[in-house]
Amino acid sequence: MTTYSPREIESKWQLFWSKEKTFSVKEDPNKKKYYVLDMFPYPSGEGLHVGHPLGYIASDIFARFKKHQGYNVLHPMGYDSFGLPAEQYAIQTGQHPALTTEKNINRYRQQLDRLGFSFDWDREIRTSDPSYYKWTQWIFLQLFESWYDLVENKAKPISVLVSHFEKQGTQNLMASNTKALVFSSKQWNTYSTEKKEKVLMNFRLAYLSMSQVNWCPELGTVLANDEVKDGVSERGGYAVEQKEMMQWSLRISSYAQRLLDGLEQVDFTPSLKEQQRNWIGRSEGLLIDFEIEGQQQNIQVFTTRPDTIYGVSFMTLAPEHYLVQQITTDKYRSNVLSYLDTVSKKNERERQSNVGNPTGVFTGAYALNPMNNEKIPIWISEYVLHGYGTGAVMAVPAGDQRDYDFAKQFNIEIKNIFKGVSLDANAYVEKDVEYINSPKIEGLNYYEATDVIVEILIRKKKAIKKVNFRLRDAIFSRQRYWGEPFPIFYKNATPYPVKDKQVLLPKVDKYLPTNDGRPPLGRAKRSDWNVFLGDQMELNTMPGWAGSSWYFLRYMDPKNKKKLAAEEKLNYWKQVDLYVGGAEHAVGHLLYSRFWTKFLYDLNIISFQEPFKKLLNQGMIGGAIESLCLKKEKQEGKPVFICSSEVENNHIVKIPCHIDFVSDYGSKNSYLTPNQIAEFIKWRPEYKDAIFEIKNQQYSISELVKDTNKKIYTLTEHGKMSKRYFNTIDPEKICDSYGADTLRCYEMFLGPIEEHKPWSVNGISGVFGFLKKTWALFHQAKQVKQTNEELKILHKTIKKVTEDIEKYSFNTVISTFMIAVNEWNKLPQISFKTMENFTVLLSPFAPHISEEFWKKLGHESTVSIAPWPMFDPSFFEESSYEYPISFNGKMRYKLALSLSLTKDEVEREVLKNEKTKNHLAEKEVKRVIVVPGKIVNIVV
RNA sequence: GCCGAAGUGGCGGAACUGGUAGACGCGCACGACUCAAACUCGUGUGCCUUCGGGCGUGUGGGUUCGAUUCCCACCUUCGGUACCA
Repeated sequence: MTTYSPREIESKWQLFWSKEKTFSVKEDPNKKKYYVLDMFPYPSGEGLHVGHPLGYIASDIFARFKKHQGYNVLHPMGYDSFGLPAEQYAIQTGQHPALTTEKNINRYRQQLDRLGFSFDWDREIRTSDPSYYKWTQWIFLQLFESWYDLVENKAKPISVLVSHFEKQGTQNLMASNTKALVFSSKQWNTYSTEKKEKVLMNFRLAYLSMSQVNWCPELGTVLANDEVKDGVSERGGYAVEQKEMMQWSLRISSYAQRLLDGLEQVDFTPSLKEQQRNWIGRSEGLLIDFEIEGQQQNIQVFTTRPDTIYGVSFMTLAPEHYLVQQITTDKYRSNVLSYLDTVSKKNERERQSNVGNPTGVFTGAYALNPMNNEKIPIWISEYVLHGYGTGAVMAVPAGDQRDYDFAKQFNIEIKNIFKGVSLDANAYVEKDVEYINSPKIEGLNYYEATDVIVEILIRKKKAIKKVNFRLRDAIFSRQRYWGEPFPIFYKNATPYPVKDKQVLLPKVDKYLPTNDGRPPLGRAKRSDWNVFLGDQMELNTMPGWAGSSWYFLRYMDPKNKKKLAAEEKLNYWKQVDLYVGGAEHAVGHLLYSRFWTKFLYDLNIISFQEPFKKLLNQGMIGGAIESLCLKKEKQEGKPVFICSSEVENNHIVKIPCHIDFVSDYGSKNSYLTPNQIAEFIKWRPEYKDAIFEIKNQQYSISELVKDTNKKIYTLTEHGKMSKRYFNTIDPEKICDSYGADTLRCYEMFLGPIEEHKPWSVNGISGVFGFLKKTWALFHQAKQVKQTNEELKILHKTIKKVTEDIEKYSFNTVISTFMIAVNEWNKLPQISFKTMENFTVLLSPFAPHISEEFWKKLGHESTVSIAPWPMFDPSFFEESSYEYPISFNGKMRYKLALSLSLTKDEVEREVLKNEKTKNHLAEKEVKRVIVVPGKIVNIVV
C-alpha cells in the first residue's frame, strides 16, 4: 500500500477534470435540471483566504450530490469585475483597471482550481467584459423604454404610453411617476420633441432627475442608500453628504408591492426576509387634507393612525415642503428663513442626530382639523422627512413619541385622548386603548375607531386610503471610470438611447474627475469613443450592482451574441435552485436582482418572477486578531509595549501583530516569546528600540532574548479575516500541507454552514487523520462477500449522509463518515463492494481521493457520475431493542428486550429485574411509562 | 429603542417530531511501538463525590411520567435598522 499523498493525486485529478471537461454541461431535455449558484466574487488584489471558499465548498458538495442523483447540474462561476479597488489602484499607478483586474482574476482562478470545484469553466463570465456588459446596457435601455402600468401592475413599452397620450392625454392613466402631471391629448400633440421627452422622463423606469443624493467626496461619487451605513460609505468608511445632482435612477419603488409579495414564494431565512420587508417598509394609512386658515390650498398629510385625529395639536412640515414659503406669515418670516438656512447647512446625518431634542419654528399659520375645525398651529421641523409620505405630519403628542418630544420642547399642548393613560413621561403608542375627548369614537376599540374615522373623512372627501413604502428609487449613476458606460447621448440637453452600436468604455489619460468636476469619462475626447452621437455622451457609469443583478441568466448562454440568452436555454434552466452567499447582500444585491427579474418577466423574456428559489447564507469565518499593546505615551522617546493583562490601567494603541509570530494565537493567553518578539521587530523595524514591560520590569529586546522564559501577552480579539490585521490564511497553504480534500472536509466540519465561526487550525489534523484512515481501510478491502455487519454500517451511513446533505447539514455528514470508518475498522475484514458505495458518498466532499479509489476499483470513468447509493431499510429489521430504563426521567441502565413484547410484558420484565429493585431501594413505584421501541420510565 | 438569530464540557460542535445530553473531532492524561522524538495504535476524559450517589444544556418560573427541545419573564452575545408619521 502506498501512503496517502494528496499532493500527487489532487493535481492529477484536477488535470483530468479539466482535460476531459468532466463538468461541462449542456441542456438536455431528457434530464431534470438543477442550478446551483455561488455569489460571484469581486477579484480583489488580496486573493482568497480560507473564509471565502466556505460557501463555494458547500455549493460544490450540493452540486456534485445532485449530479450523482442524475440531475443535469448547472454550476458556473465568474467574476464581478467592475469595481472601486481596481480603479483606485489605477488612479495611483496609471495602470488600466482592466489589466489589474485580469491579473487578479488569474490569481483567483489559480486558487480556486486547487480546491477541486466542479465548475463549468466554459461558462465563465466577467461583468467588465464588453460582451457581457453589452447586455447590462441592453437591460438598461429596456428600462429606459418602459413605464409602469398600475392597473395591470406591470412594465410596458413607452410606445404604449405615447399612444395613450396621443389619444387621451393623462386621462384614465394609472402609472408610476416622479410627479403627477395632467394634460390633454390636444396639449400633448402640440408639445415639442424636447417637451415630450421631458414628460416621458417622468414615467420611464430608468429616468433622469434632479435628486438628493449621497455624495461621497473622498470616493468622488454618489452612493445608493444601501451603500451608506451610519452616515459613512460602506466601502472605506468615508463621510457622505447630501447634494442635489442630475442622476439616473431606477423606478424600483413601482415594484415595492411585488417585491414584498414575492418573498412568500422563496425559501430565504426568516431574518433575511425580515430585513427585506423592513427595507421595503410598507405602511397602510390615510392621506388627509387639512385646510389652511385663510388660504386656498390644503396641506395633505399621511398617517397610519387616523384614530388619533382628535389628538392633533399641531402640524409639522419638512423644511423643503412646497407650502412653507407661501403660508409663513410676515411676523414669523425672518424666523423661518433663518431656520431654513441653518437646516440647509446640515447633512442628513446631522439632521437626524438630535433625537429627543428636536428643533423647529412656528410659521404663524394654522390648519383646521377636518373633524372639528379646531385651529392647529403649523410648525416646520427637520425631523420630518421630505421624501416620505407627503412631507407633512399631523402631530399627535399623545400617541407618537417624536410628536411628544417636539411638543414638550416647544410647550405645545398635549391633548390626552386615551382613557386612563398618563402622559406625564411618554407618549402612549400601544393600540389597546379607549378614547376620550374624541366625540365620534368614544367607547370603541382601535379597529372600530379607525374604521369610523376613515369612513367619515372619505365621505366628506377629506381623505383617501393610501399605501406608502419606505423603499426609494435607486440612484443608478456613478461618477467613476471602471463601470458600465451608459448607452445614452445628449442632444439639446435631452438624453437619447444609442441603439445600433454598443458603447464601449473609452480610453482616458487619467482615472480622475476632470478639473471642472465632471466624471472621469469627461476626459475622453470625441475620437476616444467608439460611438459619439449628439452633443455629448453620458459621462456617468453604472453602479456595481448593475452587472450582478442579472448575471445568473447569462451563465445559461454566456456566449450568445444576439440575445442576453436564448429563449430555450432560459426556459430550460429557469430559476437558480440553490444560491449560496453571504448575508451581507441581504438588501442590496438580492433586492435589485429580484427587481430586474420581475422586470424581465414583464417583458416576457423569462417565465419566472423570482431569481433564487432557495438561498443559503454561509457564515463568515472570522480570524483571531492579535495585537501588541503599545502605551500611548512614549518613555524617553521610546515606545513601550505592555502585556494585554495590564491594559485596564493604561491608555494603549493596538498594534496588529502577524499571527505567524504569536504563540497560542486565538486563545486568551496568546503571547510572544523573546524570539518571536525579535521576529516581530524584524517585521516592524520601527520598534527596534521599544521597551517591553513584563510584570513591572522593563526590558529591551537585547535583554529579553537572553531570558527565553519571559513572555509578553498579546491582546486577542475576534474579527474579520483581513490583510489589514495580518491574520489571513491562504487556502493554498492548507492545500500544500494537507490537501484540498482535507480543507474541504475541515471547513464543513467546523460547524453549521450558516453560523459565524472562528478559524482555527486546531482540529484539522483530525480530519486529515480521517482521510488517512479511510485510505488505509480502502487498501485493506478484499474481493469478499459483504457481511451483514458491514452492510448495516453502510446503509446507516447512506441514510444519514443523504438526509443531512438535503438539510445542508454538512458538518454532521463528516462525523457520520468518521463513525462509519471507525466501525468498519473494528471488523475483521471489509469488501470492495462496500468501499465502492462509500466512495460515492464521500466523493462530493473529498472528490480527489474518491476519484483515486474509483479508479483503483477498476472504473474507467469519473466517479462524479456514479449513481448515488440507495438506502435499504431491510438491514434494520431488528427483533430486540436495548431499552433505556429511566427513573423519574433519568436513564439508569439498559435492558435488551424483544420488540414483540406488549407494553404490559415490558413493564413486568423491567420491574422484576434486579437492577430495578436496586434503584428503587425502599421507594414505591407510582407509575410505569412504556413507549415500545423507545424508552421505559419508572415514576417513584 | 425596534426587528431577527443564537447561548450546551477546556475548545469546535452533536441530539429525529418532547424520549439514553455531550455523538464526531481537537486538547489533555496514561499506555504500546521507538535508543529517543515524531508518526501510528490502544484506553480514559462534563462537574462534584464520603464512591452510595448528587448536580448538570445562559438565569428564574411553568406545562409534562419525561424538557437542550414547548410556554412565560429576564440576562448576555452577534447581525440588521434607526426620527418612515
